[in-house]
Amino acid sequence: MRKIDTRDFRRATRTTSREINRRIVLNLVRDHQPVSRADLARRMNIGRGVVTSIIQELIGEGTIYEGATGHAARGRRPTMLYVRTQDRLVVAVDVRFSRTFIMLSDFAGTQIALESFETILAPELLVAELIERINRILAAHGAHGRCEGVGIVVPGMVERMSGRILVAPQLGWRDVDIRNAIFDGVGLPVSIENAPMACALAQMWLGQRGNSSDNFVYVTVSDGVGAGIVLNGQLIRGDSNSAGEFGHNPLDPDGPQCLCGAHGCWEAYTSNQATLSRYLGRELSPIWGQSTRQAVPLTIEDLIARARGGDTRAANAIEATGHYLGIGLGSIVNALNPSQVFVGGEITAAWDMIEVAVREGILERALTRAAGATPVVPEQMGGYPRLRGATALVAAPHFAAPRVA
Amino acid sequence: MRKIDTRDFRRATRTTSREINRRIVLNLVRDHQPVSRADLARRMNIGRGVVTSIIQELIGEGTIYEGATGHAARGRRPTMLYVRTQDRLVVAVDVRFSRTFIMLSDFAGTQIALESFETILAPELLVAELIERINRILAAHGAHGRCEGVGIVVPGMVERMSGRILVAPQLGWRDVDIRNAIFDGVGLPVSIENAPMACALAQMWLGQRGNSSDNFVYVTVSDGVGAGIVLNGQLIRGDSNSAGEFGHNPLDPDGPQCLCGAHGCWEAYTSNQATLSRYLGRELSPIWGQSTRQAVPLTIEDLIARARGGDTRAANAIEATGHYLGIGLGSIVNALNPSQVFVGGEITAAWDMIEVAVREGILERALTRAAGATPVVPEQMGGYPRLRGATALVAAPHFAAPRVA
DNA sequence: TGAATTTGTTCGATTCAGAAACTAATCTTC
DNA sequence: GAAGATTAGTTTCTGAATCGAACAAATTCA
Repeated sequence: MRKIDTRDFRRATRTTSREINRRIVLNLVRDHQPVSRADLARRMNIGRGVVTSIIQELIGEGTIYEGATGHAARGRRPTMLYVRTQDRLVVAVDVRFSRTFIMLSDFAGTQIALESFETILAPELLVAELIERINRILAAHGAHGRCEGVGIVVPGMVERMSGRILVAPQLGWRDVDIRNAIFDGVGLPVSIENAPMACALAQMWLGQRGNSSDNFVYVTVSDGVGAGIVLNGQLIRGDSNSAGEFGHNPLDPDGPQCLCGAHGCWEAYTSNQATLSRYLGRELSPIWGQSTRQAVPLTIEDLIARARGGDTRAANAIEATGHYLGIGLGSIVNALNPSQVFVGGEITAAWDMIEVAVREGILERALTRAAGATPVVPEQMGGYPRLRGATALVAAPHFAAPRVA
Repeated sequence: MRKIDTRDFRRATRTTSREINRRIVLNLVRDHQPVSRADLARRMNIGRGVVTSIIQELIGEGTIYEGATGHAARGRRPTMLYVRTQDRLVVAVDVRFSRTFIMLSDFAGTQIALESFETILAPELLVAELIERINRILAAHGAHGRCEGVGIVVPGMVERMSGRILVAPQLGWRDVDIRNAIFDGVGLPVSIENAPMACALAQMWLGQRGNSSDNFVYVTVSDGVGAGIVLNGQLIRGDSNSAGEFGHNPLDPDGPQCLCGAHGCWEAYTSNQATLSRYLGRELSPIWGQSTRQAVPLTIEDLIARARGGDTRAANAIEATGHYLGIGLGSIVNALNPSQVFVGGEITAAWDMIEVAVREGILERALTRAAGATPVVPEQMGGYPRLRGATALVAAPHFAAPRVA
């Protein structure tokens, strides 16, 4: 039940019904392919005639295609329909503090090419490098006519409408506009998004099918700890694009000092740096504040390897992170009561070592039994969630419900 | 941008466009009354002919009516339109631990009658009492044909679909169905809702007009501390109806013990009992666990009165509550980045005494400048937010956007 | 070979938005 | 006070979409 915003609404025109039904058909094909027209008519409780004309339009605009005929026990055999994803391409870009990744993928998120380079922190130089590399990749794969857009994920706050990066502390950026420059250089639409939010988008649009209604939180544990919130199938962006900043909510005011200045933030207990600092027995210090990147003595991957090699102090540091992670998740679960929580980040490589501790942490804080039982799902390794998020950024608008009322 | 749930969608029929536009017209009249047909046509960027036929339907179903003709500098004078609220009535019920309130009001939330009685904790007896009183009120005001429903607000978790009260600790209820019994006894549709969520609904539907897009959190500070979350004009209910439970998120694990068993919950710092306990220098104890209600020695109203009378210890206890309230609000503001936060509860009577402390608390935790500047609006006194919420429960569905796609 | 069954298309009826013409009511101007 | 201008509201026709039924196509089974 939504209230209509009388200062910002979209009235129905005479094509609105068709737009709605076309999107529903497209999504049904997406979820149930291969599927026939008659099947769609049954699922939508609609006449087959309407399906015929909608399918004609969808084939015309190139979003779906007819495949081989299927099999039927009796009667005429159905022609099966598929969503066209293989030759609709996206350039996904993930800008991180240390490295920048560029992936060419199709609408289903399937990787076609992947490369990376050391991030250039000066925005203008990074933009130039990106334009050159993107054009080279597109040319190398003959993808210029088939690419529908560029999706860029950055570790910072993004104003979606203007595409401006308001602030990205790790990159040292403030109010930077890279979208227009890249659009000019590549000639494709460009979307930019904050990393945790993009991960949540990826989970919603490119994750496993058949999950219950999209109502979840995607928590990324990396240099920082942030979250993307999806409620009722919608990404929650917030009034000033900063929703999901759970990382600096306090667990304990007497806890370790966080990079934000406060004490005992969730992030100060659970970020990769926090886990390493716990192991090394020293204070938290910013990875991106250091003059040389090589100065980082130990990575979280190293730590996990040591733990697996029998280093109990490493294992304890990691398990403690799991416990604190769970406590924070307990708060989130109380606050939003999502149907699932996803966790991404390097720490998921050690999920078997922390799962129990995470669960205990949640139960320690969860108020209701249902909330305490909220499934926590680690991102599978090697999935490139941020790059998939960048892909979803471009692909999702083609499948989303039309805005109405 | 919403994802379509392929297991639960609503396709467009040939009347869908009209439904959408009818609701938009209704809401425009609601927000801008008195307003003419020509005005609506201009606001919707639509032909006057369409407006004529939509208005005809709305008048026919009795949701709006024609008033006197307005004035125009030149040309024919417009006939002004109004939403019919005065003779569409609602019975609003607020069940609290100590007393139960019944209000007869119209669709605009205007109070017509109000009575209260000591809450009977046995569900069957309470239901019988409610039925008798509701019928008596309806008869006394000749309201039987004009009343559109009963809205009930309870301090507990409610499953909206079945109308069952899953758990209400203050009342000692667990999995109680009072809706069907009241429906049978009164013969009107009955809606039940959790108190903070209902308050949020009241704020959205019966609050001040002209606010920015509905994206806020309504925090109730009372015996417990809970919140109703509204994002993009939609009440967030959660996967198992428990969204908004910020009250037991921790501020400090070494803090005072909360009634939930944990230490340092937000509620343990900010509930009325917490404030009183701070003043009295004793442990928190549950108001509803006490054998006799008269055992409560001091109310929060008394405390505020003492503070106003010059009792600095009372003033300090209240101001401390304001500070902790602000800290918790800081976390909420980080997490959801709402455009506003509303605060309800007895403590708002002392808002002038705590406003600065609340603000400081928020700034202490807010991550971005925009989040730190989120307006915090206290509920005005004597507004009966829960009863207004019960009214909104019945009235809002008549004005909400039609569900589509 | 023909009946039954299922898929997909076509076509008229109905319901809407959209556009324009039309009527009604009022003010201004000559 | 009549003519013209202006605005409000209604009517009417057109085109787009659903809805339902009839129809053609393709396949299995008796």
